[in-house]
Amino acid sequence: MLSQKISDGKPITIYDIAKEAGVSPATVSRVLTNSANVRSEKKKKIQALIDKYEFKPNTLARGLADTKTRTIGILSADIRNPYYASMFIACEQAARAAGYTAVLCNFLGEQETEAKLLKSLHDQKVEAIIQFGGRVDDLASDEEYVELVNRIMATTPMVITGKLDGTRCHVVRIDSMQAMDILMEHLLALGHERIALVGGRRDVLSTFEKYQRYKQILKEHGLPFDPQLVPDGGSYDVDTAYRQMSELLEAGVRMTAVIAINDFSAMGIIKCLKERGYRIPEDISVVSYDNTYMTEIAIPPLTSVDYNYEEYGKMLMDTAIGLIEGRKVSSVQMVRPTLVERGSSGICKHV
Amino acid sequence: MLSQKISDGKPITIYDIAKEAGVSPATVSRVLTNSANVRSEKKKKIQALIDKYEFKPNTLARGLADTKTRTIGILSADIRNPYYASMFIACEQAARAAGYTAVLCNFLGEQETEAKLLKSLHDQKVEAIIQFGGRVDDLASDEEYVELVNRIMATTPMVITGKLDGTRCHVVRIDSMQAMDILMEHLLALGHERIALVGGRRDVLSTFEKYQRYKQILKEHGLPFDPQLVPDGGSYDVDTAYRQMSELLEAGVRMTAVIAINDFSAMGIIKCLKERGYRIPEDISVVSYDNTYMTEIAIPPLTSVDYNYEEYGKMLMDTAIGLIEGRKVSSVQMVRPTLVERGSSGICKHV
DNA sequence: GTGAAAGCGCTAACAC
DNA sequence: GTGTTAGCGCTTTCAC
Repeated sequence: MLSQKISDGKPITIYDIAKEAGVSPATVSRVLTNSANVRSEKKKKIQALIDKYEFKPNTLARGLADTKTRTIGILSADIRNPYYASMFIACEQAARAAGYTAVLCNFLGEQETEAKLLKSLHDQKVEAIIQFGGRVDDLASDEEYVELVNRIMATTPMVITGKLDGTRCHVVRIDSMQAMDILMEHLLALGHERIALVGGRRDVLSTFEKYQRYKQILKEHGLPFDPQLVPDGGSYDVDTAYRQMSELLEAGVRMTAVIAINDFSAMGIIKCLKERGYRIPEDISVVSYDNTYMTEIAIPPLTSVDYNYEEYGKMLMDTAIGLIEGRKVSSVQMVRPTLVERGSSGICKHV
Repeated sequence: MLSQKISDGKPITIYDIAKEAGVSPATVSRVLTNSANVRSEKKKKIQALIDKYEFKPNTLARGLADTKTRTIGILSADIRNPYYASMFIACEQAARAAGYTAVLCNFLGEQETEAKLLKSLHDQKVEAIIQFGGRVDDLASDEEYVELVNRIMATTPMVITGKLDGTRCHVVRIDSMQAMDILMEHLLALGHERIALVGGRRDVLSTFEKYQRYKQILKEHGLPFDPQLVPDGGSYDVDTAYRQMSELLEAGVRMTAVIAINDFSAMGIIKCLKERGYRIPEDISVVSYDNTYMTEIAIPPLTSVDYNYEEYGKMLMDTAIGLIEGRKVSSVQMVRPTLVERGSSGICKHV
């Protein structure tokens, strides 16, 4: 059955329900919002009518009246990245389950658009904003953006995936250190000692942390750190990683394993290695982060660190909703990474 | 500078502007909506105030007053599919450019959710709805869904990517016949005659059309049609194609080229072929549809049919907006596919 | 516990 | 041209 709102010309309103139930609109509103006690007899009657007509209170009117839109804005760098797509889907599901609507905006890496959309989300009266990608993932927080966020946060809570110094944004983020631990432990256990770290830029928080941790782990194991193995200033796409890997190889840098900053990078690295006749993992092991579906497409399938997107998105959304509804929420939460071992990593055969 | 709405406690309204400009709220509204002539002197003054405060009229109030939300609903099967992600991004851009907001909902292949979200989009008073994936792509239209759509279309125009018999939905879709022509011409020119068609289900419109066209082209070229080469009842993912391809090979079916129903399928097929020692394209050529980024990841890079997502999404959105604004729009528009040749297809060497 | 009434911010007749 | 006045559909005091 379809709601009356659709089949009729005029959508049915709270007044129609009220009249038919013989009560005032206020009372109907009360049962709708569960905001006050209503004699259970009337309540039943009203509820019955609501069900009968599949009545849905007009969101717009509701928002106008109490400024509660039950809408949460999601500011994303680019949903075409499967990593963000998975997170968005998880957020959307969590929002729906809690009776909220998620509104997605992509700024496609343009800083101006990023700020513009953030403002526009605020203008739309979303009740909270979740951002992943862009300035909230940078190592050094952009001053102007911080200022903008602070003004917005005067009325609208924000939760982000990185950090934004000088703001009170809530943070739900991946434990990048641990993510590096996992991969290094895995590779060290397989006997690798010369391990390259390819892709990404170290002015991005998570990449920087991985890099730091990488060095630290080597030190803890008494292994030398070779700067040649860790090119910086790359990006997060296939081509850049392909190029960086080619350069390493051409420079004659020896290695038995490479850690890719994400699955895209890994694909570029694998391509480069194969073209030059290296076997994976016999000659060189390749591992990466994100565990997107590319890991299954790769030949051999890619060992990668998973973040459990479903849970990650849910944490993000639950935090946002918790903030809206005035619950106590810890200001920093960590997502635990886990290793998914596949065929691209193996025992080190070349010393 | 940030809008007054953010820095102050109380957001500024049309009344504030009116008072400061010494005019009535109606006049401010008129310049906001450009709905009537206002003496240019006043107009300038009002506009200056609007700019000064970066005043943005409250969307909710606007929607309530004239039922124009300037919002377009997008119902998508699953944005994690890069094909849909690209289309959504294009839609979002086109909407923004036209002053509309796109609201995305994913039903994740669940038919119940699909109908529920369609209704909820309508309840939210979106001014038009675009759907890609799901029931609008089926060969046989679901009666119940048709009924729902028809009721919704009494007030809200819909534009879809496939078809929905018994509705007046506007259609913007890919010319699947031509898409098959392109690939077949390409392969036939390379000398291939035994060509497999792997992946997908023929109860999906586009897949059915491709299948029909495939047979027709063979006939036109005086080539035999071998049912063994065209397994049905598959899906659109990597694993299914992998399995189907394995079955073909194990059954000893001879072929020199295979057309994958999409890039995911192609990846499964390539994987299967490589594992069994086939060289691509020397032993078997592989081509596919969609031209997502997977084509570049594949080794060798994949020859694929491109749909120009940017233009596709724009057509979808422009159609929706045209409908809203009462322009004449043709009810069926076709997207022209083009071939992107890469390394996975080559001259047929085995007769 | 319940109704009357004000008001959220805007647009759209309708007068002037 | 421009101001006045009703709503749009809901929530929420404030009385009772």
